[in-house]
Amino acid sequence: MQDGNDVIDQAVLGPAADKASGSREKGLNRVLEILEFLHVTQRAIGIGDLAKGVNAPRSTTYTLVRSLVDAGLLEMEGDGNRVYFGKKLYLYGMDYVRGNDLLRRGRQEVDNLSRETGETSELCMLQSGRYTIVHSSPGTRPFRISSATGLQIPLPWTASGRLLLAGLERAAIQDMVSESDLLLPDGRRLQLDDFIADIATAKTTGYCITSGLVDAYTKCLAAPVFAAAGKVEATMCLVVPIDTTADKTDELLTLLRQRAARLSIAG
Amino acid sequence: MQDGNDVIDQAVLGPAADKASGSREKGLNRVLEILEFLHVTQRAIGIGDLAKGVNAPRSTTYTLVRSLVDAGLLEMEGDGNRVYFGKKLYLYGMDYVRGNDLLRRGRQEVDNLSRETGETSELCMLQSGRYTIVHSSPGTRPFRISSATGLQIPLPWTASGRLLLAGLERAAIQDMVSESDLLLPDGRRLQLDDFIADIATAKTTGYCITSGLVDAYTKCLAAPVFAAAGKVEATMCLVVPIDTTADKTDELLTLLRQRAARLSIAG
DNA sequence: TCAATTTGTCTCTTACAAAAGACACATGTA
DNA sequence: TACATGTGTCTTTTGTAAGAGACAAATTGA
Repeated sequence: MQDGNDVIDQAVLGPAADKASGSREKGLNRVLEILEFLHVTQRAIGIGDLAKGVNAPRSTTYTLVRSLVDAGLLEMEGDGNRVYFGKKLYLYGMDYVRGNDLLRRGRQEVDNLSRETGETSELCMLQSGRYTIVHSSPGTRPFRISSATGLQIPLPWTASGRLLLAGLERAAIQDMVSESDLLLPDGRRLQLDDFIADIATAKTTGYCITSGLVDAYTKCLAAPVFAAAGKVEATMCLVVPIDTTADKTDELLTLLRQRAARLSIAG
Repeated sequence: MQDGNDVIDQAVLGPAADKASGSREKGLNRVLEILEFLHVTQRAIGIGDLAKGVNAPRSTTYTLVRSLVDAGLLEMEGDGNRVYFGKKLYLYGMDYVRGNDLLRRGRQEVDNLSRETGETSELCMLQSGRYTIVHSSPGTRPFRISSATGLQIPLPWTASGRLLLAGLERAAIQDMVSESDLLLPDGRRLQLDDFIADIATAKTTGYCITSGLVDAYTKCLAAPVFAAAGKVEATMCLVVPIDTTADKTDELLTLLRQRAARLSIAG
């Protein structure tokens, strides 16, 4: 543990982690934490470090990892010391895609949209109360707008976040947003009331544009994808340079809204 | 439980399941069985049926499913009664793809190959000792050659199986193949020695062709993909009509072997 | 070369999760 | 109306899995 890994250790796992700290923990929960930890580190990791990372006893971690490797959910990496996700998880993931029309078609639409426009395009959803980039297609610009699939970003930082929360009660919104979520990357602090007002606006206009929220160089156009009953199930969005002309932006927005509508459940 | 679900119930989960039957079972193992069960049923299922399916107490199943749903590994289906795989599993699966060069490039090559040839093409690997179709691309023929991703087929039924076992000891091969695996779909019984001879042949020739093994209308061309150290890590294969001419078959085989070689680790 | 760490495997104890089963409430059907 | 079947949530009991700790072997590096 010579490098700076220890920094991420605690912060990463939601508030669920380390509750009573030191108390005995259900094996399944440990496993869920292990998976989540691997998801955020995004690379193979030694079992010892893993134990530290999820704050679990070494002996326990060894037995759990062995079970998971035997089951194929995890795999030992080349040198036989470190572990990462395994083929089984990939197969289960593909099962999910197959069973989920919206995701399957959404991936397709996003890929098309980014190919046609040349801009980065994303499909976003709420994932256990958090904003998640479910699929993204990079676009053709020379400078790469980074956006890893599965990345979780505070809802108030994004245009999609405003659409995904449309139709929720004030209380529900408040529950989903922590104080630190309202602190933007550039240091400004967003007022909860302003955020809720944004959400209401987005709901009525049927789209949302944010400029320079996540970073200073991009703006984000987002349009809602409706499930049955008019609930916002997902959003499609385009990430474009912040200096994109108003005309061009309008053009892209129209296209985006059209495609998002096509994804929505008819009726 | 009006339909014939009960038939699959026991047979599906490996020998690991129901060992002592009735004995107390580790929660994690129950979860692994649940995931595997959902994988083979390939659709959402009620919690009661799920409990029967994995042969677990109803109360236990309820609590485990709740944990998994909270964690996002499973999701409640529309009506709020049945469960299936959740977004989290999809995200973890994508993580696996990202961290796995071979799979990422292999999917690409398979898609290309089936587009260029018009034939069904697949990427296959060993998954905890079993043959698994990791990715498949359907081809353009009017009659659809079915081959679901994640499908597990006995090794002796396939051309890929013969390549994947190349270089293994006789004992190791014997361990991986059960008696029932040697019974082909058409009723014929394969001799273990013949199978092992096939494997040796495949190893030296560097490809394998089987005709009418899985079904009477197709033949399967397979070529090995090597990891470092000359180990067969995967295979690419083409599924073509059994009456494909020898010339055409040769042509396809050459192309297939070329692409598989390209996938292999250099050196 | 010899400490200092880390790794993987063990054993033993007890805190607690899995299981059994009872309950209230829906359905469907004779 | 009664009867069977399925669902979701409780309790209580007890078998055992999680955890602490010790160990040898491998790795580091001073």
